[in-house]
Order: sequence, then structure tokens, then C-alpha cells
Amino acid sequence: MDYKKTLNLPKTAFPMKGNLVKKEPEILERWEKEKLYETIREVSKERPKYMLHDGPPYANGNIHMGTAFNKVLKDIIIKSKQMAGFDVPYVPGWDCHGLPIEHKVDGELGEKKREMTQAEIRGHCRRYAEKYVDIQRAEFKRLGVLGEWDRPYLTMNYPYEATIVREFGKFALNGSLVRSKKPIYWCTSCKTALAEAEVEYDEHSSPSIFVKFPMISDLAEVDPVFKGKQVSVVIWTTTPWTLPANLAIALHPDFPYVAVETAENQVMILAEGLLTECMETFGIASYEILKTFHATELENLEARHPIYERPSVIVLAPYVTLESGTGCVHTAPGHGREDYETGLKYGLEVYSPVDDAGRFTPDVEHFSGMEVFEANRSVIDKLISLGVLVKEQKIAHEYPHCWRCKKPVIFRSTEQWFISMDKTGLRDAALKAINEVNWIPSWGRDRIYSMIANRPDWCISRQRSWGVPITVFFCRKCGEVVISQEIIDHVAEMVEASGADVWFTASEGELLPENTICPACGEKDFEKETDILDVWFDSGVSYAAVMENRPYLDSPADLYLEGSDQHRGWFHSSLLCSVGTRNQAPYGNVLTHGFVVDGKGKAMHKSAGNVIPPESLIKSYGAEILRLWVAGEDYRDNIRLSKEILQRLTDAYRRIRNTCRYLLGNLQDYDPETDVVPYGQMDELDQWALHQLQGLNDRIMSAYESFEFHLVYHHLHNFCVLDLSSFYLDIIKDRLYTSPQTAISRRSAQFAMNEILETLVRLMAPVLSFTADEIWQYMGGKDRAPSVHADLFVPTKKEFVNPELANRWEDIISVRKEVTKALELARKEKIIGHPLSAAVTLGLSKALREKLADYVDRLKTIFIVSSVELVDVAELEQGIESETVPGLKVLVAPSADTKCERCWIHDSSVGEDSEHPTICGRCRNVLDTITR
RNA sequence: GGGCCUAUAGCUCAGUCUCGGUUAGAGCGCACGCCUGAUAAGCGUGAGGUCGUUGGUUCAAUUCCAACUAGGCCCA
Repeated sequence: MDYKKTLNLPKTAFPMKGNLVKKEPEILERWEKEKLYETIREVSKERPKYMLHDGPPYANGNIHMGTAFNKVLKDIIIKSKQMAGFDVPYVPGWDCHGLPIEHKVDGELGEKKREMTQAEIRGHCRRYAEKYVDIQRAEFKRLGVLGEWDRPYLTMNYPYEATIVREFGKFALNGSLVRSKKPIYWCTSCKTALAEAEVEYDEHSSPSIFVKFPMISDLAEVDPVFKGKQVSVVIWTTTPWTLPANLAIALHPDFPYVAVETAENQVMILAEGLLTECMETFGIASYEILKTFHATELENLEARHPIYERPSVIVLAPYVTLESGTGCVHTAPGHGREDYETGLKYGLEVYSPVDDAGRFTPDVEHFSGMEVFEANRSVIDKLISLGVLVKEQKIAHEYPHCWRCKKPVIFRSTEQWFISMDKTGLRDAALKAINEVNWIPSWGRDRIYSMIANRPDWCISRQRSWGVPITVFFCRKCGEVVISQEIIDHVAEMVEASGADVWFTASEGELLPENTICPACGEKDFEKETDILDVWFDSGVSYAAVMENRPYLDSPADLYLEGSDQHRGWFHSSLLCSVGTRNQAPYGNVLTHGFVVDGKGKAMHKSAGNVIPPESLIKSYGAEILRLWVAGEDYRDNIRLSKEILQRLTDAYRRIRNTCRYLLGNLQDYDPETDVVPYGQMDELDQWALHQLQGLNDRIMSAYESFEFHLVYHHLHNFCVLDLSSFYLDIIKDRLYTSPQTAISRRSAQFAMNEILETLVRLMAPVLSFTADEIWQYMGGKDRAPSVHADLFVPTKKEFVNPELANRWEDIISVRKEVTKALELARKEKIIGHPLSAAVTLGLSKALREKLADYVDRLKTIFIVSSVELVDVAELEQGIESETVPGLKVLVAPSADTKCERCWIHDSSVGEDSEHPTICGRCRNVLDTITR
């Protein structure tokens, strides 16, 4: 007889192989068809809300691993919060305006752009952004991220653009908006401002000159040695044309400076570290050091401008280096980024006497009307004639050029709009708000705090096309800036109806409310501003455009979650916008993650060839593995990704999947409605399993709560491997397979397995969203939610918590470990093969024997051997003495009994029954119940 | 160059922070073996770590402090 047919072997249609690459799209289709996201909204509408506000990725290009990581992390949080009992709507968004898109469109349009109106160009930009929103949306959905994908927020939506206008209006009207000059890259040939990204560095030949600035301040007052001597500070520059705009000389605060007498009563001041080099350059063979200064001694002293009758003040700046020059840096706040910063610090004018075409303005004596690069020669000649030029050379160096016309660009100051950090106390209010936010990890607070504390005013104007206009007007007669609540409301309404394009297509008369008059001069003739807003302002007001605007959302949000670069980006701009208009942070918690790097910890760069695009990962492993990776990595540090990591995750995935499959297979005949076994009647091992399960449930739910998803992964995996596969499930196989199908001992195990599966499938769902959903389809029982994602975590069941029992089993488990070791040794020596062919004798100390007394009959089952005999440790001469369990000896021998053909246990009762001579008494009895 | 952060077995993570103290843990992978009633599965055993480096504090440091090195993000 084939006794195998009399066993209750596991059976399930749930496939062993995930086949994720093929299966995932099918599951996604089903979610879409069944409107899973809407279903989840419906079932949770009465619950407390949890607001995670999505930071908008830029609508350009395909998603990369970093964006994929971020979105999946958000999805894990959303799903786990959802299952923890909240209502968690998720509205994804995109950042749509800005230079990178305009730049791309620019490149596509080429020469055609010159004949197009601004509105036409903007139309192209809009279509470009739409295209990438569609592409990225499909890519995000493929990752299994659930959300309101058919109604995301786009910063270029008309209502969003109107919100930007309104929020800008608040700053304009509360006194934060200021207008002042700032140096920017400027192409004199294209007559346009250039962004950093539009500047290309290329080889360029420049004059290199050393110039004397005679001291006005009398150094003899500092040291008599200077009495009667002519002292000059020597500077070096490669842009002689900026000398007319010179207002200061910068020294490094920590460097020593020397005064050297180079000729009779002629003294030069320069950095000590460059003295030798300079003297050589100047061709000065003999000189004498008169004095060494600390830079701070010279601060605020005045030199005289080499050409004009005005002072040039000595200032200190940390960016001064000893790499070249004299250590004394010519500073023109209107013509350099660093010069500008230093100028701000010392209260210098942002002087930039150069027009759009790169010509000196009429007020520049000697050079007015000259083109700046051509003026270089004239400036040098002038210096020579004044006797202040120390040395002239040529230098080849990297110099910024225009990306379009390839001509060298200049730094030139133009009028820009700023949001003042201090005029209305924005900085202080923002710092205060930072302290009321929970930053995770906590150092995020320090990082953004020092940025806000030290940042200059926020320059919000850009001389571009693709963005939301700065909606202010100027009076054509008196130049007054005209802005009011009425104007803002009027413009915002028009933008809401027709988009921000209206600013560029409509006339001032249409954009302004009727009868607007200039508050300064009473005139009615106005000109609109042409600058647009920094895109960081767009996304910075998303809490207003999205969270406050949609009735089912709320602000401040519970959570913002982005990469750590966003301390300078979205966290930063959102904070300033919100504090500036609402005096509170737009978020209660801010979670940051590190960056995706390769297996060696190096940043992923195209040039390094170590980039793994999400698409290729999904194609060969499936999105589920990507999700497991997101969960498994501790994101507070850099997030590594390599083939090996993916291989390990794939292994772990299979293990978890197979464990669930085994549970399903053994539950195929179990009805959770009718086959329930009361706790008191359960097998103690099953009770142990339930106890372990409660611990797991607690640990994982709290790991979700504290956003420590790598712990979720490890706990889940370890539970499947250690508690279940290698222990619990291995031991109960005998009971499951050989008992009568409906026996209470078997139902007891099934009851536990059912609890385990019900709990596991929920615990894994936020991470393994596809697989949990797939398992869900195979689970029995009535009143099941349509998807695991629409269900809740199982609350930890106190009635299954039994620490006392778990304690007792600790001892059994430690003895079991020793037994398996002994079995392995016996196997090595060919004494046994399968553990069921072994008969084990345990030599026990009195104490140990007492502990195991109640389990005598079950030890063989627990150890999965055919017999266990207990003797006093002193009586057992052979056997291996345990190193870890005191008072334990283990002896393994081949079983003397015959193997039962049905249950494979070696037992003395085999052969007793003539009808079934190859099976044991126990199996014989089971057969009776089956055949009866 | 500045600010912030990270560094424990081949890989992913515990432990250290809040209490410094006997042989630093887990899983995976690897090696070897068993099973063939979870089978492109399952079980067992074993080998892997001078806890980034160097100093300091201490009776004692992977754990506290400093510097350095490597790496990351943001500035310059």
C-alpha cells in the first residue's frame, strides 16, 4: 500500500517562484481595475488622518535610484500608517517650472526660438514638463506606490500658479520684499543674464597685472618705522576692467602680511607667504622687511584707489588664498560673487557701472562708453601713466563662457528682488520654528539651523521665461513700485483662469484693476516686471497650494520626507515661505535619508559608470526586490546598492515567500470559522509559536512607528528562518502530516499557523506589497477585505503572550541545539543519516532532568529523532559532554527499531499488525479513522 | 577650504548613545554534510571580525574624547 496517500501533505496553488517581473504588472492592473486606492480611502474615511506631504521631483528625465528610493520609502510609511489605523491620503506632485526644462527646450528649438513669443516658448516648456510627468508617473506606479496618480499636483497647474502669485503677494505686502543689486553672470553679446548651468568654462587669455594702492591711513601711527615712507598695498587681478569698480582690498584674516622696502622709501604690503615669489616676478632683487602684520591690524585701514580720488578699504575675507597673486585681493562688490558677499558684510556699495552691452556707463571717468574687454588695455595704460602698475603679464586660465554664443561672460550687478531675512524678522522666526519641529535624525535640526542662521537674503528673481512672474508693476513716470492686495487678487484671478501665461500676453491695462493710480505720483501708466520667481518659491508654497487647498488634506503636514540635500532645498524654502506668511513651520516632522551609492560607498555618476537605473533593476529582479532593498537598508547613512546586495535580498525574498507558501499549503483544509481550537486545548508548542508571534508583531509594529524599516526586514526574515522554518514548522510536520485530518492536535497547529499567516501577511504588506497582496488572494475565511492594503495590522493578542511558557522552552531549545550538534557528529561518522534513524540518550544533571521531566514523551518529536531516553548524567559514560549546557551529555546511536513506512519514525510497534506489517501502531490507529 | 553626517564578519544589520568591564551577536552568502513527504524547496554543522587608523582619558575602550584616513550631502 502507498501510505503516502494517507498523509495530509501541504498543497497549494500559490507558486513557489515569484516570477515578479511578469506578475507585478498583472497585480498593478488589478489594483487599478479594482480602484484599490479609492477603496482604501473609502474604508478609512472616518479614521484620524496622517499627512505625508510629497516633495515634488523635477519633471525632467527618467527617475533614478534616488527618486525611486524616496518614493518607495514614502509608500512604506503611507501603507504602514494606513494599516496602523490612520487615513493616509497621498497626493504626489511635480515641480514643473525652471531653468533645466527651459534649457532643454531651448536646445530643441535652436534658432527657431528667436522668432517665437515668450508665450510660445512657455507652451513648449509646458508640453515638455507634461511629457515627463507622464513618464515618471508610470515609473512610480510600477514600483507599487499607491496614490492619487490621476490627480497629482503640478506646480504649473493654473490654480497652483495662482497660489504662487498670492503667496508672493503676502511677502510683497508685509514688507519682506526688497529690491537691490546683485552680481550675476551676464553675456554682453546675447544681452542676457545667465544661470550657473548656462555657463561653460573654457580656456581664455587674460592680462595679469599687479597694481599698487597707496595707503591713505598713516602707518607711521602704527609704527614709526614707516615715517616718511610711501606705503602701498599690492593687488593682483586678471580683470583690469573691474578696477574702476574697486571699493576694497581683501586680506585673509589668519595670514601674516609683510611691509617690505623695495626702493628708497618705497614700501609694499603683501602676504608673507607670497613675498619671495612676488619679488621674483617683480624683478626686485634686494628688499628689506620692515614689519610683519597680522591681517587684523590692517582691517578697516584705507588705501587710495589707484585711478580715482576715493578710498579702497582693507577688509578681511576667508576665501583669500596663497595660491597666486599677492594675498591682497582686489574687491569689486558689483563684479564678483565673493566680492559681493564681502561687500555686504562691510556695507559697501554694489557698484557696477557697466550697461547691458558691456559698456562703461557715462559716469566712469576715462573709460565711459568703452566695451569692458577692450577697456582692459586702456585701464592698464592708465595705470602705467599713473605709475602704479608693478607688473603686467598674460595668463591662460579657465574662464566662464556663454553656452549659446561661446563668448566670454562677465559678472555684472543688476536689480534683483529679495526676500529679506531680517527686515521683518524672518530669520529669527524661522530659527524659532526649527526648534518646534521634530527632525529625524536629530542632527537635521543643526544642519538647517546653521544654514538659516548664516544665509543671505533670498534672491527670488530670475531673468528667465519658464516660471511664475514676479507680479509687480512700476510707474512709468516716477519709477515707483506698485503692488497692492487688490492688484494681487486681480492678477491671481486671471492666472487661476488662464495660467501664468496671461502675464506675458496681457497688457498692463488688463492685468491691473481698473482705475489703478500710482500712489506716489498719481499717474496711470505702468510697466510690468519681467523677471520670474525662483522655482524654489514654487515648491516652497506647496503646503498652501496642495495641503491647504484640498479639503481632505491638512496643513501643517505631519511629515516631510526627502534626501538630506533638501535641508538646503525644499525643507528650507518651505520653511521660509511658511514662516514668512503663517509664522509656523509647514511640517511637524522632517525625516531625511542619505544618498544611493554603489557597493563600495561611492556616489553614482554617469562618468564613473556605476549607475544602476531603476528600470534595469525592475527588469531583472522585480520592483518587489527594490522595495525590499529600500526597507532593508538603514537610510540614515548612505544607501548602498550592488549586485551582491540584490542577490542577498532575492534570497531573503524567496525564503519569506516560501515560508508563506508552506503555511498556505498546510492551511488548505483549515476553516478559520469552524476549526478554531481554544487556547487551553492547544499543544504547548503551538502556544509557544503564538507567543513568539506576538513578540514579532510588537517589534515590527514599533519598528514601523519609529521608521526603522531595516528592523522590519530583519525581524521578519529572522522569524521565518529561525522560529518557523528551522524550528516550529520542522517539528510540527509529523503532527500535520500523519495525524487524522481533523484531529485536534493537527487543528491546533493549523490554528497557530493561521494566526501566523494572518499576522505575517499584514506585517509584510507595506514593504512586500505585491507578494502580500498575492498571498491574500490565496487565503481563506469570510469577510476578508478586498486587499491586504485596505486592512489593518493585527493587534497584539495578550491572551497569546505567555512568558512563563517561553522561559521553559528556552531550556528545551538549548538542549535541542546540543542534540543537533551531536546528531551532526554522528552523521559525519556515518552512524546515522536522517535524524529519524537516530536514538538519543541524554545524560542529565538533576536540575536539568527536573526541567525536562514534563516533556519526556515529546522530546523525540521536538528533536525529530525516533527515541529519547533520559538517564542520570553520571550513568552515561559515553556521549558528548555539552560545552554550553552544564550537566548535559548526549549520546547518539542508530535506532534499533524498524522504520515505519508511513511516518518514518523507527518504532518497536512496527510489524505488530499483520494487515499493515510495515507501519507503527500509531499510524495503524490513524488509518482506522481514515478508512472508517 | 567650511558646515553636517557615516565607518562592527564577503553582504545586510544588532550591540555601544542613556549603565565603559569576562570568549562582540544574528541572518544571508561561502565550505562541508543530510534529506528527497515545503523539492529549481527543507534541515544540520563549520570557517569568517586586531569593532576604519592613531593618540588620549581610565585599573579597563568596539563603547567616552581628539586628530587623521576613507566616503556621503550641502556650501565655497
